[in-house]
Amino acid sequence: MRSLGISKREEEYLEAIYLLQKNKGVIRVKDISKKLGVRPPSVVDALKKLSEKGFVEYEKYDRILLTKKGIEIAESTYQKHILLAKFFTEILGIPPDIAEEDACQFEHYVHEITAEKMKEFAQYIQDQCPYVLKQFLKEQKEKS
Amino acid sequence: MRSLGISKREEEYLEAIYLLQKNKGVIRVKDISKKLGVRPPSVVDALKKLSEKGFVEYEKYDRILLTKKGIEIAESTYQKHILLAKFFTEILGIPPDIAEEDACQFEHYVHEITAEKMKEFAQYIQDQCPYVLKQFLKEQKEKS
DNA sequence: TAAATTATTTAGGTTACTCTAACATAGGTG
DNA sequence: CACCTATGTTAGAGTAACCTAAATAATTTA
Repeated sequence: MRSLGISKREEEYLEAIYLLQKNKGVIRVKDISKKLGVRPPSVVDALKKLSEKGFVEYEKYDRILLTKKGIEIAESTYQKHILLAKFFTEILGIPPDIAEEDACQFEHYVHEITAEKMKEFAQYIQDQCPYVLKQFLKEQKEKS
Repeated sequence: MRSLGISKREEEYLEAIYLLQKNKGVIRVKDISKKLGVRPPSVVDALKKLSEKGFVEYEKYDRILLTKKGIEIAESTYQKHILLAKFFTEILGIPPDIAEEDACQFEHYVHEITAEKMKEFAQYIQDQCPYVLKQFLKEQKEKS
């Protein structure tokens, strides 16, 4: 993250833009503002910076687009998000809302290799001892 | 974290102070500065703020101590760190240096419940299918 | 199509964190 | 015990976030 000269917050903006576009097509400052829980002027500030850095195409009052670089970052972040959330819910049996919150933070820090190992581990356990996993998840559920 | 009115960075300062004291006894501004990779004036600023918030006992040129509240936070953070790092290395087979870095970040965000489930899951797997786990870790090692 | 509403942008300010340069203190040594 | 060096502190400034209030542009509607 730091190696790309992009902050956690900037990554969050890119991811938000990416997901909004995926669901709605054309998006507006207002949408990003709502999604991230900040006021419109903060969004405009962020768009200017992201545009200078080449992650977003943005002209005043014009439509908001991600550049190729911006899409790459957003997709990579979102992939990590999915993977983490899945691991937390399907392997550890964490409630979805909590899993989401944890994934939302960790996605910006987790090393590639850690994410990779989580995926491989999940696959391995699901293949090699599905019953044990099922039993663990069942016990977790019973506790709550 | 946010609920206690304490920032990620403040948590990092408390944890650093806690660990330095554990290893060296009396600590100095210089030690904290070195450990966190910031200049001494930044440490002094932080100490003032932490002192105002009641996490640190600090008077100019005097020794630096954690309050009860400060110790509680530092210990809780450090416990999460230990737990995460162990999970990453002993269950997922991630190299120790990477595991450390990931733990260092995630410790400030992870929900209590997620940490708890990681611990329980590790225990469960180690009890129920130790051989499968061993095999997984062996395969991971062979790849690198 | 002109007026009213909604959305966006600019201007200016706040907070948390960092830094460098300059100043102050404490402790060890001649 | 005075001086020198280490360490610590203050002052002042920069950056990345955020905000509110005011101004401008775009869109809807009467």
